[in-house]
Amino acid sequence: MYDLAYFRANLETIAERLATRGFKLDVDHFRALDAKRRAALTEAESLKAQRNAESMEISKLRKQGVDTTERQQKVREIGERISSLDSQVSQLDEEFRSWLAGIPNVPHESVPTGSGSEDNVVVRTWGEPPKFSFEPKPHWDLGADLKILDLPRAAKVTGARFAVYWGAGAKLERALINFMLDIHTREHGYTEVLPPFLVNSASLFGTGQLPKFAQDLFRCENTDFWLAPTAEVPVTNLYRDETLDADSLPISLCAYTPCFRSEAGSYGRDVRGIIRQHQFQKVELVKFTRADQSYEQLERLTADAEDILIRLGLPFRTVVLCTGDMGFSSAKTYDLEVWLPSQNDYREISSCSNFEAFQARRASIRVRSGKGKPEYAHTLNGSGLAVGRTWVAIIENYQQADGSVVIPEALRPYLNAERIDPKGALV
RNA sequence: GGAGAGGUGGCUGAGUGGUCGAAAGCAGCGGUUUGCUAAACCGUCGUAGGGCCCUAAAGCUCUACCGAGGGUUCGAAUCCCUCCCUCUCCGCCA
Repeated sequence: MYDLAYFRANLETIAERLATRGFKLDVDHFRALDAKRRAALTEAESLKAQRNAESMEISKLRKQGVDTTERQQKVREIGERISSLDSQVSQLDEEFRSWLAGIPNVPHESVPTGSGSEDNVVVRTWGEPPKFSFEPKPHWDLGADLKILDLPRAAKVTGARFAVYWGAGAKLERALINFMLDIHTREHGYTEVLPPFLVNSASLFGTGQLPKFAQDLFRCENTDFWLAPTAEVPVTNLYRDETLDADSLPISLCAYTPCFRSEAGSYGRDVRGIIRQHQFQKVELVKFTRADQSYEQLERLTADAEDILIRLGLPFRTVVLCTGDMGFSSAKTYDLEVWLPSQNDYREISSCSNFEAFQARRASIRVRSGKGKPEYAHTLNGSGLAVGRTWVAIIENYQQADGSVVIPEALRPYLNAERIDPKGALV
């Protein structure tokens, strides 16, 4: 979201840059709304000034014992006009606010222009997809055979797009969470936080999920509690309505949370297996930075996420999303895509974004650096990584001809085992 | 869940219908004094949105904001209602 003054002053430039991501900014609508709002505001405010002056006068006259009934009547009438104007202004404000809130972030100049995922650009590739001397199984078959992944019972207990992990499957998921958190906190300088898994609507507005994407979320009935779709929401909002000290930046936080998504509109996509779930586990990386350091920090955050894949020996590539494929709030996004034999393709496992001040303006997260007015912070986040998809990548990429799965070396201390044998036992 | 207390500027804390955007203190900032440090003294010190001005800044001015949202009133930090949050006690509970 934008602040009005900035938006007004840079209207044409913003419109041009938004056009690169396929968003048509209705400049005339803005001008009309802005003028209308200012006119109503100015009138209401001058009436209020008048009322204040009159009230003061009444106060003085009454102290002198003068009868003020007539004046009071007059001010009452002013008051009535004010409240009608006020409701007009707040209606316009609301219209304005929701219009502004529906405008996506402006892409950074380094972002390639394009209309969809086919225009994304691969910036680097790591590792080689494994060559199998046998027909590799997809994770849903492997998981069922090893009795470590149980989708039918998940459907019974809850519904489609949920999973039950058993035995080695559950342990593998837990090991991955611990592994990721340990690497990020010990090697990459992040501070671990464990936030609430439910968030309120103000937080969802702050990070940009609301008002536009309510249909993607689960909401607890009759409350203002929503299931967090990503730790980005509670963690970024930790500093909502706060002013940070510039010397304390960048702040780097990581958090494990389950994530809940309604996946409305994704019917028919990724229906097999656990690539797309209503609930999945994720370790998230979040950074708060000064404006001048956010792009350098985006590179580091992306490298921190890549490091997990490298340590696990999972082949992946990193792509920079083009203007047309970026998320609503992002100014620049790298996606990490891991190789999945069942798809015979690379699939997203992490998304690392710099939101610049877009979220910070919505959430009012500012930075004070010595003198002068506080500026908005820049916020960044990325998956480090999506645990469920990492689980899938390990199972599929490390499967053996006998149906067993080798545990990546980095993970062995966490499982105290080298492989999942063909019967699903950790050995 | 029940009973009670409370939420005021960066912090502490006055203020129960009329120049209150808000006393005082602390912190901050600018300055004076001082051989240095410390102290003392003087000044300054909230945020947001408009208008004037207009290249911009500064300046002037108006409006709003004392947890949030409504209401009463000529006029609300002060009175009423709803909600949120914090604290104390009781109950329940992992």
